Amino acid sequence: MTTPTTRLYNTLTRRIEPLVPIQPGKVSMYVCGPTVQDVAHAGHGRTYTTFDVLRRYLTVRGFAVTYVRNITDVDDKILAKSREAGEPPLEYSRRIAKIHAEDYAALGLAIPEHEPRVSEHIPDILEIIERLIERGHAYVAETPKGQDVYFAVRSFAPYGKLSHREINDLLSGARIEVGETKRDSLDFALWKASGKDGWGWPSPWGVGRPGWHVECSAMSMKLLGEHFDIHGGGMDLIFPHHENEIAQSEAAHTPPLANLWMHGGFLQVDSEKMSKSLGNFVTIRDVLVRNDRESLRYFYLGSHYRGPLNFDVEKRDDGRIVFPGVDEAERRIEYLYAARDAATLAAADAPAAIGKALPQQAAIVREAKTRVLDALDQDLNTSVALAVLNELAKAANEIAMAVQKLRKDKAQQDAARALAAAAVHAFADACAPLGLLHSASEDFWARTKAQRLRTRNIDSVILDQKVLERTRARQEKNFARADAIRDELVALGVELLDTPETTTWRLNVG
RNA sequence: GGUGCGGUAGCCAAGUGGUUAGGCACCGGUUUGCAAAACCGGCACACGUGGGUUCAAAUCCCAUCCGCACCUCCA
Repeated sequence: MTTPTTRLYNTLTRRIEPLVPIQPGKVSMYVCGPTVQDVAHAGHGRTYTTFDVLRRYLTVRGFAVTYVRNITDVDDKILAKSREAGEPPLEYSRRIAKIHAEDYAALGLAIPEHEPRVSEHIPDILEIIERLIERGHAYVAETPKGQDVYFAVRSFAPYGKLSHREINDLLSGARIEVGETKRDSLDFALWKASGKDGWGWPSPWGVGRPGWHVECSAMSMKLLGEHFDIHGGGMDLIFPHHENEIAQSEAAHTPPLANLWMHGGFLQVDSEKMSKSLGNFVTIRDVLVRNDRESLRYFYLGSHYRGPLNFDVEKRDDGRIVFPGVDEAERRIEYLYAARDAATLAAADAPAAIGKALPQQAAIVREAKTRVLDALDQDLNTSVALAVLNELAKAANEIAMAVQKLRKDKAQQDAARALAAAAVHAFADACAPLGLLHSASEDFWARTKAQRLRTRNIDSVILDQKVLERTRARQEKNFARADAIRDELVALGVELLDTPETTTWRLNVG
């Protein structure tokens, strides 16, 4: 019997290593959240879904997880945007943060234990800056706008240890903005005077705002202490953001800041990073208008979190914009829900004992949860976890089919029914760490139906009439007429599911 | 230039020394009035390229090519 071990890739050491919590049984994690300057795009969704899965998985593994994901609500871009919108900056950022929260909820992201905002932690930020000055790691500089405070990068010897950069290699890339009076081009701002824009908080150096990096040092220390287990974010944060966080935090108190640094790969469009500046971004809302919330989550989980993931955007002949990858994921989600439904139906009146029916399917049902967790143990191998779900779904369908076929053999049928019941539980257990199949089935079918009717501008009443007309034709054995109606409906993307008595329909994805 | 991530069958995507995850597409079958869905079976001499190590490499070593990203705000 081996102890299950969580293994995760650590950017700091560049290898996959076991998670050894600072306090046994507890995991503290801090993830850099969004700067709420604009609506969240699908790339944000990917990163936060990764950490949501990490949190769920660790919880299922028995850890008491404290998850902190901050909200950056103080930032130059927010100021600029809020002015365009004619709103006070904090009102603007509060409004945008609310939209982020709604989108994340739609993606099924569990709310972190703490969602600190920069604007609510100014005193903590000031404290850490003062401490850095005392220790000789930061200095005050006079600027035309007032007094700035900078972190003296060369005063922190290990600088570069996360991004694995040589401090001297950085010189060529560093730039000095107009009006800055840094002693060294590598130094970065801890505090900047507000100047004429006037937005800021009083400090020993006059009215100003915190630099971007120091907020995370202050908030993580406040909520998780000087030393915590996991620090995460998107890959673009490795340098300079996380490098600077390490410098500030470890210069201000005893190192290390975090044991394990995790970074998610980019979502790409045509092999290029999805980003605001390239203008190739798709917002989470854009996707959720067309696709079900769970399909986007499944799409993210289909590939490993550290690798790139391409997000296809396709324009159809009729002018509709579709996301083929997410559509594909949605079909998979449908398959999973349908399989769970089949198992649920087959499990009706099931006896308690499982018996010896269907040994192959029984093994898949029995092992599903373990196999999902084993996969996630290996640096969150979500695609293997999804493969397990697909095998489970297939087994569930087989079991349901067996229940149908075993009508004449009551004992065997009961055994199959019991197995179906076990399969339903297996779905719940196997999906828990992934955060999938969250909804009641009827909700899932109702909402996808409504969404597809809406996006295609089709009235379900008309479809019902057509289907009824076809049912009559079938009853009259007028198959030519029935098939003609079916062709008509298929052209609209309607899939017909005939039984001897009736017909149900559903709209296809895409 | 420095530092990373990636290059796996028609496509998406795991695997990281030796019984080839999973999915899509495709082909045959069960089922069906015919279909769809579901299920069964098939499916591919795959591992960027060139060397090397090994009884054995997609997997280790060396070299090299291509894509992307970071080095400046960015999940």
